[in-house]
Amino acid sequence: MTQPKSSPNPKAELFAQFAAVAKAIAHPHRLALLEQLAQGERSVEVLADRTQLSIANASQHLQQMRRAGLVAAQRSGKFIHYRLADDAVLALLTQLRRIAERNVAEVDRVVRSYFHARDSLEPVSRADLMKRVRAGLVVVLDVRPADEFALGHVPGALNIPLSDLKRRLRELDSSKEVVAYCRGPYCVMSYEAVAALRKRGFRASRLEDGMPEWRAAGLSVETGAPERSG
Amino acid sequence: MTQPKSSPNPKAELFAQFAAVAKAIAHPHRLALLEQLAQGERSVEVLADRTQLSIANASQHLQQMRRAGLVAAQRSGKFIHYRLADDAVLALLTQLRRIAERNVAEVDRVVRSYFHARDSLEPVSRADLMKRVRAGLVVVLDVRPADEFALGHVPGALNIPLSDLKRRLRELDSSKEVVAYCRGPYCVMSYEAVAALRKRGFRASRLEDGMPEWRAAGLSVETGAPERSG
DNA sequence: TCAACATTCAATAACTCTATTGAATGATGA
DNA sequence: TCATCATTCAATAGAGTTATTGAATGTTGA
Repeated sequence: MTQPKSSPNPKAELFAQFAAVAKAIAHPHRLALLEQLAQGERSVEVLADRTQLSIANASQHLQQMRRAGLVAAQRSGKFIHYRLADDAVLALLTQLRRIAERNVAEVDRVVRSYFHARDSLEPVSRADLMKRVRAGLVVVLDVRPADEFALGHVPGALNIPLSDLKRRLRELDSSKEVVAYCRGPYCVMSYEAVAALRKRGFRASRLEDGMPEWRAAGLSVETGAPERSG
Repeated sequence: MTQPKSSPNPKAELFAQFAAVAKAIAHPHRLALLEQLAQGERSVEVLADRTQLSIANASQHLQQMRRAGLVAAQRSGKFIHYRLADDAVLALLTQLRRIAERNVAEVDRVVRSYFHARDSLEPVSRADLMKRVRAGLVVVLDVRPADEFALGHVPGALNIPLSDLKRRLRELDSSKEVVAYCRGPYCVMSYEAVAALRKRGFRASRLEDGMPEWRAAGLSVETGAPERSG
């Protein structure tokens, strides 16, 4: 990464710095890393594993984002844990998505054919979910892997990772509606969970967005490992 | 610019598209072009002139942003006018600035030494300005070039471009406070205008941000050339 | 002190982006 | 139809970015 060189013109200098921050999010792998980091802090190894990158490559991308102030790192024993620097980073990603959805035809095409095809119904809003939970009407289902669930989840949510869903259906109360969520707006897991559940006769729908947006909205978050109700 | 190649994995495909949008803002010249476009729509030639770029170079950067859906172009006679695609583009730039200000030490340094040094007082908020204007307490001064003023300005504002300020001081009512504004958060012109006015005994301060933010806040905007009260 | 391990660093080849040049396109008005 | 003008295109050299490799760093627990 190039350091924007200092210049006699303060505006040019600032634009160079802003461009450096923008460059730091301008790579598909770095966006994938940021999506993971939005779930909670993670070591390089775990991030590399989840994003299908080599460790050295993941490390380099992470350092690039650290230099740009998008993520922060902290050593803890042998591990170095990275995390998002700021809630503003999530807001930046949201803006980026919004523009791409509105103005890039290709994005609209993928979203329609891949996501809406799976769920023609409106997702449940966060406010709505809270109401229905209080009324005891729904089961909240977190379909992310157990370790992501442990880093923070919707209070009272049940954790059944998507890969386990078919063989753990009996854990769900079939008299209640199921509302599933996962990592965020473009995470397919909750779409697939809803499809699988409906096929098996459950009333199921998706929560809008995912955990990072829930957290960013200032709603309460519960941490800790799932209780396996064998 | 590379087209993100289509992929069997929809998430990878979307990340590639988002990265392409991010890349489109990730260059200092393109940020300068966007700042200009935030004032209103402009031909390639004018944009090239204002940003000190060659015409061909400006054209290429603009096309890159058009492909990413950040700007739109429209032919009008011999000229092609570019404009921001969306208010969301301004919001994206604002987020980018916010992160850079908070998390990049170098930005903080430049802002402090270059901008705050010129004006230790708080800027006037938009809401505040409206109140004071209604009470007849202030003169609103737009220090941008006349053509930018013509594309949209704060209703009732007087236009004296910074370069003309010293020789047109008599046009200002020295019994009132002057509130100056220009292109946006990192435009130095309003800072310099305030400094020049104070040196000459005026009570002067700056409006927070500039015209694009005023417009984005949904406040009313007046168009048309300035009346020269020679 | 040592081996084990997570992460980073350095070097490098393949690839991509930028600015510049001069030619091509397409609209205008004579 | 032609010359003029704004913009874009095509080619290209120079600069920057990425993934990969294998070595280096720094922490842990024996």
